[in-house]
Amino acid sequence: MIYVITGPTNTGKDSVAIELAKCLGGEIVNADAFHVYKQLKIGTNKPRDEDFLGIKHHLFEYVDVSEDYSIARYQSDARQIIEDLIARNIPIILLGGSGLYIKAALYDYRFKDETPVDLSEYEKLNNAELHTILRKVDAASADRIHPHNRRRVLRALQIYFSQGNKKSDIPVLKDEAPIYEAQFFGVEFDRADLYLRIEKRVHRMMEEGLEDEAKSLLARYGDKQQAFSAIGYKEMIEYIHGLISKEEAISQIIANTRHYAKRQITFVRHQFPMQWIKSAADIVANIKHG
RNA sequence: GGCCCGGUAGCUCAGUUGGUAGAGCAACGGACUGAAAAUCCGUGUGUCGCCGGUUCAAUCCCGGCCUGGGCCA
Repeated sequence: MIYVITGPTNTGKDSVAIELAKCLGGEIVNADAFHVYKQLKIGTNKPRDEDFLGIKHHLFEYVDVSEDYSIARYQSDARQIIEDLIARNIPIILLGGSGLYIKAALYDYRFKDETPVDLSEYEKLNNAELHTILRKVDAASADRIHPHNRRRVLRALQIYFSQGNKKSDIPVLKDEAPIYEAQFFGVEFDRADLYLRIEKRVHRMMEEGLEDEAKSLLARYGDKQQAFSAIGYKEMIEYIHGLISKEEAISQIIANTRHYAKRQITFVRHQFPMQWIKSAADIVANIKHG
């Protein structure tokens, strides 16, 4: 059985997962897109090694920030670990707020091999022009993707040119069952309280030295790394570059985290059969009764 | 005390030569298959400071009051 602990950021998922793993003799598998990076520490609010209380955990801090990570790689890495744990009959606690990663790990998402393609000519075009081209090669995707959503339009073109098939040919999995036995849990929260906690957490990150962390990462790796699109780092980098003030950076980190939490709520609400719980004990009680 | 400027959405502010009002941000709702902490879409939530007057009709004009700021005493 896979126990998924997900839901919005800052609701105490980590401690619930650790507690649950302890109760069940399980192991934790990360499902947070930014906890995979070795060098991101303060800004990601990642649990430290000692927080795990000896519980075995996987897919944390195993990717270098200079690498371009992808959901396809996550899926492959996560499935390997999941299948190994299932084979050894060890309960799996899949922990993280990256909904699409959970979706890719547990559902029948398929990522085909891709041959590298050069899209630089397309990147010169404006949104409307790009969308027109997409309409010519994949009208169904053009219907589904808003012209302003440049990233998705480009991605649909990339699929067409690198996989030789259309994005719209990939089956949409809505209301389908996961390929593994899984239950989905989120920690109950009050939204106003959650927003307040986010604000406090960001101030705590600043006290813990987020600015210095961002500075040293920037000095060592430059500002182009995919990993630096993480909330907390992207705003600090703008501040370090002198584009915004420190106060602006802080309030943007707070606002972006709030918006992110809201998107997470929307995602899990519609994508997973969520059960909202208060503590790990609720899950354990639930297992005993059913 | 006198003069001047302001009071409109949660915030910052537009605006209506009189016909009950709109931007940005915030908030809320949503989409989601290789950057997902990403990217994108949708929704205005309002005693237009208060009380009177003029008017068919006042957030707008007039008077008074309350209130914030500035200048002069």
